[in-house]
Amino acid sequence: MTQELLDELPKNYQAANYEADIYRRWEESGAFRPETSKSKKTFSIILPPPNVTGILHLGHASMLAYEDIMIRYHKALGEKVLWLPGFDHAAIATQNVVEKQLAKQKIRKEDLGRTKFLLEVEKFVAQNRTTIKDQLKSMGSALDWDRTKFTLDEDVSKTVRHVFKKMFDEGLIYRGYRMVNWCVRCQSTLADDEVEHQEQQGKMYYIKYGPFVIATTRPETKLADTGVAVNPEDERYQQYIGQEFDVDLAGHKVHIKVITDPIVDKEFGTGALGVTPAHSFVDYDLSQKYNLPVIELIDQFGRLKDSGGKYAGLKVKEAREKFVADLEACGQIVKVEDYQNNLSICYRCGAPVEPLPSKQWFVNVNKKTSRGKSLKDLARGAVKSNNIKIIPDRFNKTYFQWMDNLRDWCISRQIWYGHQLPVWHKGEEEVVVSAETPTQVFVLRHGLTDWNQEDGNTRIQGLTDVPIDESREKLVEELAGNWQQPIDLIVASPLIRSRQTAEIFAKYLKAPVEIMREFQERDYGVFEGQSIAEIKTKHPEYYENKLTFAIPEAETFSQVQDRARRGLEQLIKKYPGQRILVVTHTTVIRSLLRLIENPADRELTDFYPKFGQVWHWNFIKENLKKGFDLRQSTDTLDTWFSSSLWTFSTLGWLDQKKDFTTFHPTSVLETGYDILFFWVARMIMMTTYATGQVPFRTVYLHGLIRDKNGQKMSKSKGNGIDPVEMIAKFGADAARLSLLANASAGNDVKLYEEKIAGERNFVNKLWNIARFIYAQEIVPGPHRSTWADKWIMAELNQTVTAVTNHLEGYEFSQAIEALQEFTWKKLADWYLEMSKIEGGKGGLLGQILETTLKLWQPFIPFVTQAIWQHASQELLMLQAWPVAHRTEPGVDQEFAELTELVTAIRQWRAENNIDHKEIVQANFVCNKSSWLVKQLHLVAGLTKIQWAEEVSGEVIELAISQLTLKK
RNA sequence: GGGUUCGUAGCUCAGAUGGUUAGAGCGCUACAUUGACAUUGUAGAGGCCAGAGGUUCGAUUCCUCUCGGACCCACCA
Repeated sequence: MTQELLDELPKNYQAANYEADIYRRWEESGAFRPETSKSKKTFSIILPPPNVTGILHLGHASMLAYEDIMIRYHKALGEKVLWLPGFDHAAIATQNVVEKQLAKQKIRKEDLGRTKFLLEVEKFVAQNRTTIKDQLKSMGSALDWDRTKFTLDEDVSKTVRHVFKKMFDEGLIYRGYRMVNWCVRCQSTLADDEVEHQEQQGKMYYIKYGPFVIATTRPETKLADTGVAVNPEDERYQQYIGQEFDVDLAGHKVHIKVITDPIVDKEFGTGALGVTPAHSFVDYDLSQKYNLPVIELIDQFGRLKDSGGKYAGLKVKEAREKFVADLEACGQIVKVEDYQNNLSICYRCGAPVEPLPSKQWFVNVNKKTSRGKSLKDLARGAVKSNNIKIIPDRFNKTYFQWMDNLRDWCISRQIWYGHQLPVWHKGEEEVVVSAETPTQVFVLRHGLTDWNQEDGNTRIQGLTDVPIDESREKLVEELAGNWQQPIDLIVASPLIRSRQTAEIFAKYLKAPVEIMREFQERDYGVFEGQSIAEIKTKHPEYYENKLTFAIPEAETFSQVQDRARRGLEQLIKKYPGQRILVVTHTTVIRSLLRLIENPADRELTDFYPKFGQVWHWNFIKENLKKGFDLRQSTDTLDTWFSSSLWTFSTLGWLDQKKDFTTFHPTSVLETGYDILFFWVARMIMMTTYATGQVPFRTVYLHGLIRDKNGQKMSKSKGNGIDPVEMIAKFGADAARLSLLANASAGNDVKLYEEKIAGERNFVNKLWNIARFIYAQEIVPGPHRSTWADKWIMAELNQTVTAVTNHLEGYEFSQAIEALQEFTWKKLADWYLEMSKIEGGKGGLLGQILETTLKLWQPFIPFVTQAIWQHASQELLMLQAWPVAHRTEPGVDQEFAELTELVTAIRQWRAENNIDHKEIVQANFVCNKSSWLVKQLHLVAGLTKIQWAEEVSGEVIELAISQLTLKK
């Protein structure tokens, strides 16, 4: 390895030529899997799942960089390391994106209907997942792709339903009529922390209001006032307390009661607060406290209801303008002031959020759970007891403050995409909750003539879900009791859930049960138990996309359909004209529906299995008369509900899978501080409750990436850096370094092109250090260790210690700094130059490079591997982490004095404008004359230093006494 | 209203449980360069560590206040 190799390696490192190949090599080798280690010691991180909405952004990029460093470091330590990737369906966000796309084609989601719309969403998601996955890979992330999870995967969903039911049974989840935040655009509720506040210039209106003047920024809500609140100590209003008034507001009559509450600020406005219980959180609380009626005024579209009198039907803003004009005309506006207040807006779409009362599902955070404490207290305890450590620790305070103020969490959303609530309604009110997916029950009839149309086709006559739990028997009894026509035969799929349901029906219907294999569903859409390798080869497209409705190896839809067709044909042939109750599964029904030619059913044939239950309600209501009114709630769960279970739902907690027992609690949760509340706090709360374990031991919160001026990067401002472009231009390694260098936990990082270029330059420097070292001859045999050798080894060992300590302490930026200092300033600038003079250092340089690469590998995995593979077939990432050796003490100090001398000489040259070809003679004085040559001939720049002899011993004082030009 | 955080070189930021000469990168100036690397090297300029008090032998570091930014939470109608 000498000159030829040098010629072989390009002068500059071109990242793009190496990265894809190297990543493929890693992945194919299985190095990303925990199984490469036999160690008992484990380390695990669950990747905060990126939304399937779009593309990689810088937040993802820095998250990946931090986590990959930890993962690779712990792998190098030999631990059993898991980094589990996943994707979040991000309910509202995803739905919004798809809605916008459709809007471009002038299609509203209501035009499509829920089922077809969800198909569109699923298509969009499948496309995006491949893109995002490739982007995650492009950062070099050592993720175990074989364990990829999606929040809508069946096993994850099952955990979601299970926890929901557990909480429902304990009374921790309840349904109630309460004030909620309503996004008028998304047509859904939002949790308290999903509402953002934006300062806006508004107006404060002072309105004559019976005997009062009240101040308000939202006059239109006064149409639904039922009270006036004053401070109990306010002398001005004492005579009115407890009285009731009819107030005329420009012709609109409201009846109010005067109440007192210390919450009212005497100084604010006029000290009299008009109470609108239905559209303000404070007012609602007051109304509950003092028994004021609640008049709903604003509807879900942001329009006034009939209670708004002549303003009914107007949008809030229009109503306000009109009402104010009317008040003005009646002389009821006392004054109008400019006023700055906060407008509530939706964090996903930016549309205004209206507080309004609604019947929704809530998590009670204050009720005592089966673990003896409330969710709040469990969450507080986990951090207080130090079972979870938050870095930086100042976020402890933020965390506790948020927890202390936490109110019940509204978890039901009125959007279509997501986990449907595992709740069944019977009629209008009754609620059944089941964690299990339901058995589908329907009645099939061939040659039907007595129903709706006079056709002789086979058709489905009724369809419903039967939840699988203790409520099943009761429901079946009721269903069967409601049947007015006899059932001749019950046909069931052989799977146990269906068989059980069929048996219960048989008891009440007195009909025989026949099992039909043709109506079985075989692992359709289930990932469990399949060989990854098989999936990869047989169904690459499924493997890549992992579509939720068709997971590999399990049957494809057409396979199910073929079989179901055979079953249907047999049935029709064997039992013509009979009424048959079929108990089976979603996919089978879906395929049967496609087979049955009937216009009334055709609408159903597009329905989508994952969300199959949703259309039953309309279908049943419109088309079926008897006994089928059991329907699943159409609401979906807050996406953060499923996310809050993520550390354990991904590891197989429900079935106590080995991954769960091995890797949970996970070691570190690494994410941006901006989702401390949304996600981190809720994970702590829910995981501690559900599993009795903390979700993770350490929380590392990184700062947000901003532009050079500290502004948030955004598309509209055009100040964003696209990580994909950044990687293409500078390489993933440089991108990683630029995101981490000069960053500290919890503090924002500014990113700009010069910074990335700087790191690219470093990567190239390392490349050339390697080029130089590889070109050195390796001279066999033992070598004397020179002063320079001892020094560089001491520096290297100090660096090993420093980097290790920094990594243990989550000080990533400082680790990088230490490594760069060593690599560039010590190794390249000094030692390599000295090695040119001393010569014969091929072997030692090789060792130094090896250790250096091992230290750098977690940070810049691509270039280090690219260098490494010129010398070794093995993968660098599987090499053991370096251990610091003992070195001779004091060498570094001595060496520092030498570098000072050299620098002094160079400075003298520079100041005196000495041409580099000139030879400088330097005379030194030294009180330890025994070891240092008195005269050192230094020629030109550093590259030509002459090391007169090996130096040992102790330098106490060393100084240049004279510098002259040597003739 | 409560809370957090920042103010260190022209720019972006480190740092020290209080202790010699306060660091890095970029930028700037001068010089060099056919030998691993111009994605380079060498040398240099540039800081009252926001301001004012206090604690201390000693403060850029700890405390208080002021000024100036950023952020989070909250029921100012």
